[in-house]
Amino acid sequence: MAKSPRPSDPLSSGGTPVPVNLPDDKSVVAPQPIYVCGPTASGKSALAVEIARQRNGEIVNADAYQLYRGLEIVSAAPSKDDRAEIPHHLYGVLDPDDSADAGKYLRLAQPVIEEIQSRDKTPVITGGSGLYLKFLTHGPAPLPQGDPDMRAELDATPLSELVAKLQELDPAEAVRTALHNRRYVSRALEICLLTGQRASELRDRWEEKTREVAAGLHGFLIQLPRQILHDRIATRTRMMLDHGAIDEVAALGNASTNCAKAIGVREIRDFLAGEINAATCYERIVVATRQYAKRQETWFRRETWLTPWQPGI
RNA sequence: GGCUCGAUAGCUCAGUUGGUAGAGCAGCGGAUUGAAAAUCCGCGUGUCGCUGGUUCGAUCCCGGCUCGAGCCA
Repeated sequence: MAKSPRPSDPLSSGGTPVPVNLPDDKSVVAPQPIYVCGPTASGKSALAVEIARQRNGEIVNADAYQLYRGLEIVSAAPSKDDRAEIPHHLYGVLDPDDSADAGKYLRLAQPVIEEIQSRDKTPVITGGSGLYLKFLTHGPAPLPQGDPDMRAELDATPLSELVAKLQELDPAEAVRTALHNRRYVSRALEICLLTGQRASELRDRWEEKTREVAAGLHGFLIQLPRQILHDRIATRTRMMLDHGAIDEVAALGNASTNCAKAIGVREIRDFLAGEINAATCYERIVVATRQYAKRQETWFRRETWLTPWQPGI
């Protein structure tokens, strides 16, 4: 068997083994999406391309930051070479100044996925943003979109006041909310204030509906030993910094939009401002990326419908 | 060569007026339905550099040694 030539990506483990247990449901009319999940730097893109090759697929991004234009290097978006062979969707479709959230992502992705299916191709949905993926797989709860003005107001209010207000408006939600987590308290309160209804009731309705959704889903969860993942993160960070990440962030300017929160952007901005040296910048990106990868693993562990997949190392 | 200071968790350090020790960071675990690469929560046994001595008891006091930093030659 001839090995197909592969782009020389030092991060790919060379000749990615072919998944053996792809779901085989030829009875289904529209090709069902295949999800490729896993922590950052685990090789999702390479596996997705491999699956797309075999299944007549097209790749759909499910990564919150690869959505943005001008963030390709820092967000480790698939390269031009990768994208040449297989059609890739939803990469670099947002302007750096655009805001994004899981609902917006869902509205973006759903039509793209349906369009791919209408051409009898398999959507291969690839990305590491757990919440965005969850919207795709389980649908949105009937909750209002975030409101920037209200958030600005809530952000300016002491947490203790937010908690007291939530306990007053929706005691049931207050019990379920991590009250030391300002983000979650704000969001719960925002829902109540925006809708005039109880967040707890709206959420209950959704949870009942989604209970059995996972049955029809299939996808893969890439699992790598922690040490190997850490090595890959270090290597990738080095490559990013040596191949344009700094120029990319400089070109973003100082806009404090969504993508200012991306790992790499924060650290490189500090470096460009002269606050930290190059070694510290590198080290901070590596550490932040490792921590992110760990959070992703925690998230995906709960998605038990995913089939674990260990690449041959 | 002499003197001074330091040596405690993976790292940076605190501390014990002698009763075997604790912070930050890292790491590990967890939560997470419209900011998610975000946000938040939980987890601290380590020959207290080595070696003698004093003591009921030494990481702490005393001697020697090793290593590091600084000063004087």
